[in-house]
Amino acid sequence: MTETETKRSANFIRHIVAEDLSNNKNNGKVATRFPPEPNGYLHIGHAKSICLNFGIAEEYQGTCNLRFDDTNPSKEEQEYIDAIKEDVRWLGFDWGAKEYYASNYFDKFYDLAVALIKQGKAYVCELNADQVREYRGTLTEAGKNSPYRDRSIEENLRLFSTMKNGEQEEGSAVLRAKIDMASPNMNMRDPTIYRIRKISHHQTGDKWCIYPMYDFAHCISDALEGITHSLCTLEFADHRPLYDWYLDQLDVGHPQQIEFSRLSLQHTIVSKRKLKLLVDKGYVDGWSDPRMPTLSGLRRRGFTPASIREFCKRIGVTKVDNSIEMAMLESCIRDDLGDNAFRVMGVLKPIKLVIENFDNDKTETLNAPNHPQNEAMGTRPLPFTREIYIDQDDFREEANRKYKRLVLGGEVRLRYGYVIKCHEAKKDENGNIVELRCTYDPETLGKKPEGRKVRGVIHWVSATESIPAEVRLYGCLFSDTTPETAANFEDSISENSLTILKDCRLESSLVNAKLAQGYQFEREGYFCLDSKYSSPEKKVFNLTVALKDTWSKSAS
RNA sequence: UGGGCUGUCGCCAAGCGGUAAGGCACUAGGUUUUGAUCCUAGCAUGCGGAGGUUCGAAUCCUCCCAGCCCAGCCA
Repeated sequence: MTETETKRSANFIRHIVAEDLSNNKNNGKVATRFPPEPNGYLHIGHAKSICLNFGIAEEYQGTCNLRFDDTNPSKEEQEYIDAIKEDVRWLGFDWGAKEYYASNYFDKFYDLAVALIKQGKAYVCELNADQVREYRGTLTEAGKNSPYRDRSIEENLRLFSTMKNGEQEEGSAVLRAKIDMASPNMNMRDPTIYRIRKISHHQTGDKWCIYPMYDFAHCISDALEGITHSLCTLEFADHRPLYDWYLDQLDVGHPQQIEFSRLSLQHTIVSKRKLKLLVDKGYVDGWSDPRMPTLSGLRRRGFTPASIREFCKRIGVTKVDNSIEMAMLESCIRDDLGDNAFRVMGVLKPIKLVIENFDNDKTETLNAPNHPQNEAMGTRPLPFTREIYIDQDDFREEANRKYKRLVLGGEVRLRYGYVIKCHEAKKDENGNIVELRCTYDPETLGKKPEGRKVRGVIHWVSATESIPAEVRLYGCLFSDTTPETAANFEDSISENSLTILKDCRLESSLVNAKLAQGYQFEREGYFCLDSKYSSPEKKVFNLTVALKDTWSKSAS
């Protein structure tokens, strides 16, 4: 690791960990965990947490547990568990031999709740949900004690076991911690420990009809696993006193909770609830829609694990509210694909071009490098024929000298091929250009023409030796910079975030295109095969990210 | 006159009392058979504001201002 890389990955949490290590706190061990609730797919915000937790474990020879925080079966599904595991693995992290589940500790949680009751620090409250809210008070007014707060330990024990045994109706009672109804911290006003939910759990089946709340389950799970540093997002800072309170009452160990700010990416949302709504309402093609900020969406879009890890490294970890520009993410994937994508040619909006002085039945095989800056990536044959396609945007009947493409009467180079000159633009009855008539200069292959300068270089494919393909172009799902803060984020969903081009032509080498391989369609952008819709019979490519385009930017 | 957290360049982010790193973006040049890449240069007399301490303050103190989070039997 170079000095700059070390510096870049340093952050306040790593400083704390390093400090603890130098003080031999936790016997010199570091243990973190990544604790997703399986109620949706992982997104780019989770990647930040994954890179932080697994990254710290790697850096300090510690461990990082993958733990499913599955204490609310009404929102969770096995499908999400499977998807989460796939995404974490894809991102490049290894959670070792076993995966953890909070639900594995349900017996232990129950015993500890009983222990709390026996200490006189928990009670069964039969106020209904509305009453609990009323009794809680407000941000500026203290709450008042529940009338059930001073039940005897024996009665609490008996009632709690009736809850456990299914003898209580859902909503009729909860177990609460006896802390302080006047605390300025709402989380300390006798928080709920257990609630009744008569539904089966994806891991434990019908064994339980009471389920622990996050605050109770999470700190204990951390403690039982010997977690040293429990990293979570800022909104849990107010929960830390409760995290500490539970662990102070129970002799199970005491990890340190540290909060950092969650990622916010401009023009998108990173809220599982809202992402699920996009899926459920059909705004997108499932969780892996290439426009989604989910890891599966980014994967299908053509992002590499390395590019996302690099992104997480670049954005850093702090406690400051942030709003990352999309340009940051795009820069990361361009850097990766710039090095690793194979260069190919694809014509997205084809217009036929006939080279009149080239034999009709001849195919000349040209040779093109797969990466002009990296010889090791080899070369490929490129068939050149009398009829080719170029992009509609690469021809104008007339243009000023700043236009570096083909114009009527002008010359341009065909990438990796010859210089051609255009003589005529054939039009249909509506005045649309349907065919370009050109001649080529046979002396210009790999050589500059003598005595003149060509305007520029354009990409092309053989009309007869190319393959048809569908290409999908993507824009932001939201036009708003911060759709997350919009009153109704559905209103800011962009109308035209997907453009499907059905009549594209790609160079023939792409018949062997592989999934998960990045391709640069020269002068256009980076593309990848779509894992859902592409087939050997019908290739479908997704735009990962366009090449930087300073020309169209300055023109507009 | 509830509590918690945060304010360093357009967006991120180092900095931890010795005189403002770096990245993204942007601007200007150079190379180029991708208007890409690459290279070179530029980009905060300034660190939310006002006072104070100090030889010296983004760093310490005081007051003020702004933003974010919290009243689920969600996580």
